Amino acid sequence: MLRARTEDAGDDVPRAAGTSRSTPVERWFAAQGWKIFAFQRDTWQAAVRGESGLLHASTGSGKTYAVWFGALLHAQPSLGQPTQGATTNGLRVLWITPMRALAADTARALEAPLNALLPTWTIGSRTGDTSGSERARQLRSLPSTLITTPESLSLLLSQDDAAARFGKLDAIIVDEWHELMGSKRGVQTQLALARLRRWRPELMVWGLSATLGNLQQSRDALLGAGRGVLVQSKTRKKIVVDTLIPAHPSRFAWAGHLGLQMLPAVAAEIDRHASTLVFTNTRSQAELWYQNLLAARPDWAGLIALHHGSLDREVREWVEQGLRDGRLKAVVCTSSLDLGVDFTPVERVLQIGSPRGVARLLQRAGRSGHAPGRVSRATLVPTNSLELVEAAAAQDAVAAGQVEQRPVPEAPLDVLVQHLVTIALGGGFRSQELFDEVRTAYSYRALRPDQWQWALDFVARGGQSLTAYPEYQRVVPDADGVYRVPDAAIARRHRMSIGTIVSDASMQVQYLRGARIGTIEEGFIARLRAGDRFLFGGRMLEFVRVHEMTAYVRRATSGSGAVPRWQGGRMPLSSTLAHAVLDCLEEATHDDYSGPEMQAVQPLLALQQQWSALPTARKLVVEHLHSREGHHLFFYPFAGRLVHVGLAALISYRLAQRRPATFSIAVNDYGFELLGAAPVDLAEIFPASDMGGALFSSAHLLEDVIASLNATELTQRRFREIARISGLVFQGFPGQPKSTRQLQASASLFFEVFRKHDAGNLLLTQAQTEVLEQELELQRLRETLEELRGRSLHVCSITRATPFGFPLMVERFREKLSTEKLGDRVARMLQELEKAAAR
DNA sequence: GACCTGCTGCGGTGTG
Repeated sequence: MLRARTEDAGDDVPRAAGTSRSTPVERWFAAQGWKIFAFQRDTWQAAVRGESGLLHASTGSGKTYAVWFGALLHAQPSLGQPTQGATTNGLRVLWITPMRALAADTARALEAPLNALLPTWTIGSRTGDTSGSERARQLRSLPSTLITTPESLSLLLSQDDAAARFGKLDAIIVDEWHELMGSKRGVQTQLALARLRRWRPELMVWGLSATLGNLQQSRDALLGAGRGVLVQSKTRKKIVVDTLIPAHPSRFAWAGHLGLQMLPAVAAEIDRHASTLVFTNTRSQAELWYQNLLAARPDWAGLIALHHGSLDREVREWVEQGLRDGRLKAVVCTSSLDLGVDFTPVERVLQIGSPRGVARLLQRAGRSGHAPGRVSRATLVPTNSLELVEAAAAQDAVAAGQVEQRPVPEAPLDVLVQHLVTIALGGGFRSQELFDEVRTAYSYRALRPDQWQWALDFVARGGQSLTAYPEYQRVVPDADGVYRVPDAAIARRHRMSIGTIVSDASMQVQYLRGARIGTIEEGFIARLRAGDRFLFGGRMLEFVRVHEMTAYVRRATSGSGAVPRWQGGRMPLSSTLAHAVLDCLEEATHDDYSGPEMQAVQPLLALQQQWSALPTARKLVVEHLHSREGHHLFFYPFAGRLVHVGLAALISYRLAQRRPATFSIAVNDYGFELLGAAPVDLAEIFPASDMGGALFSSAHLLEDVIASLNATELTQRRFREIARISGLVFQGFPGQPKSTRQLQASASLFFEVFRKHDAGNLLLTQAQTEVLEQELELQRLRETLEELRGRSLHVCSITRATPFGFPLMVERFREKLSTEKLGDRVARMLQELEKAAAR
């Protein structure tokens, strides 16, 4: 197959503006020297008709103005007429953004047309950054357009005169909806919209999205099932994706993810362009790359910078401003710059290591050429040989327009519980009315009355087990059956806990002199002793002491040190990208190596084929190796590391049931390894009559998965988040945060109490469901098993680790699974499962 | 032949 390198340019013809019959909006575009695209016109015309919708177009294609004019025309159809536009009283348009940092930028963008066409309107923003005096002023009178976050919107809804405040609202625009829709923040937004729609049934709602596979569902989640129009730009933004090929592919690393071998090539690439973003997958990787780039090019001091989520706000803002001004030649960053601020000067995007998913690659590519008509360019920098295949696959997927779906959370009760208290504060509610309203939110469309009753009971009485504690009787009905919050302390505590983002406690890191550098997790700091060195914020630091939740450091004079390891997410290779990889491998089995990436990796794949076989979408490869360590079994299902964790545990559990055994497990995104001491009988494991069918059976999947992993521990960890969101655990006052240990202790206390005395607690059930769905990707595991049963099986014995097996052997993660303990676990977990099933 | 994996996002009080 010939590898196409760019997305097709479509036929979304821009139309000339400025003709005699043109409208004020068209004249405004013409005055800027901008063309109008059909999707923009479609959008505002739909808005003029009062229709809600979702506008889907690439990053940097000009969506903002399309919906903004739509909202303005909807509110003031005679826009730009001198006779119109008397001062508005109160809020007309609400603009929701997922990031504070976007608020100011957005306000600037929206202001320009307003000054020309509707000068009587005002714009303001309200986020956590908004000053106290500005907040107070806004509460006296809101601007006609308010830019805010989902959290700040909920806070507004928690005020007792909220209904009056939103009484004139005409339109809501939710920016970057694709970022919100898959998370609990999106659900929180859905609930807020349900509330506002009830006050203003004619309310127009528009979402803006990019890089997303499930458009219909995205629209449904925002507007309600089957409602609203879907406007898609026919022009796909031109995106060029290519790869930096290692100079000596034959000597390129088989394993590893840091990729510093590619440093000279990356430096040369940075050199050739005015401004480059270097994306990495982890914060520690960003630190190391920054440090090494600087060591290689000392003349770049002050011209290159570092940006990730643990660095201090001020540092990050300085870097962002530098990008905007075009002052910085390169910034090494993590997902912290995925979204957000429009850095028009950025010419090039480099992605070190696997992009993990097509959507993420597109999102990052879109940071360059960020203006209508300009080309976005991303260059993949592989960190090991097999990532060359991934690079080829990513290009294929981009060219084919395959983008991942984002699943919408299904009825999370912790978010609902929080919402109930918010609404009880925001004027109060009657049970039946609010139930009906909540069910108009997509995620709760199937909420059952008994679940509703449980949630209501939980906030009214603390559920079954907390009735004795007044602080958990958070809402109380008055004589008319209106539920309100009875106590100012509860109200305060609730407002301070609004939101669904739960992060681990971390410590401030600052110089003895006082300048703040950023935050690092307690766990890392706890292991340091005075004098230890570590790399952070692009500098080698020496740890001095901890005082009041702050770690004090000084610049280290020389030497090397540890790099902090933050406990981050473990984003697996997406299904879309994994399948594209299997397709590339399929081509390779037919000696079809097109494109520089596949050519570079060809010797390695040939070796894999010679020693074993290439796994493809039609062939599952299993290798057996006898080494000094013991007996290894390598499987290559290509289902992403989370699924492989579950799958490896499941297979070893099923093998151990046939014949007692203990296995060590290693996983990566491509496959997994089981290592045992006892000899392996391949004929017994894969009998000719069955070829693995029983091993990959989906029967008793749930039971086997729960039995094979320590699900209780996973569930308990998950419950911490739920306890915070549902308001069980208070995070503490700002500036005096509780340590992780305190929070953990109280969350696990609730977990134990509920398990013993309130087994029907639906938050426990939710924790278990979230573990299965999100941490083990049970659905994908199920699909994988089905796929595996459909693949032909290639089992072979090898004498040394193959190119695919080698990275698994060096994978440091080892999970011991002993048959002895397994018996106890099985009994315990099955008991719990039966209890759960009986409910 | 040899590896330095683990992201992001927001919000908030009271007292002097």
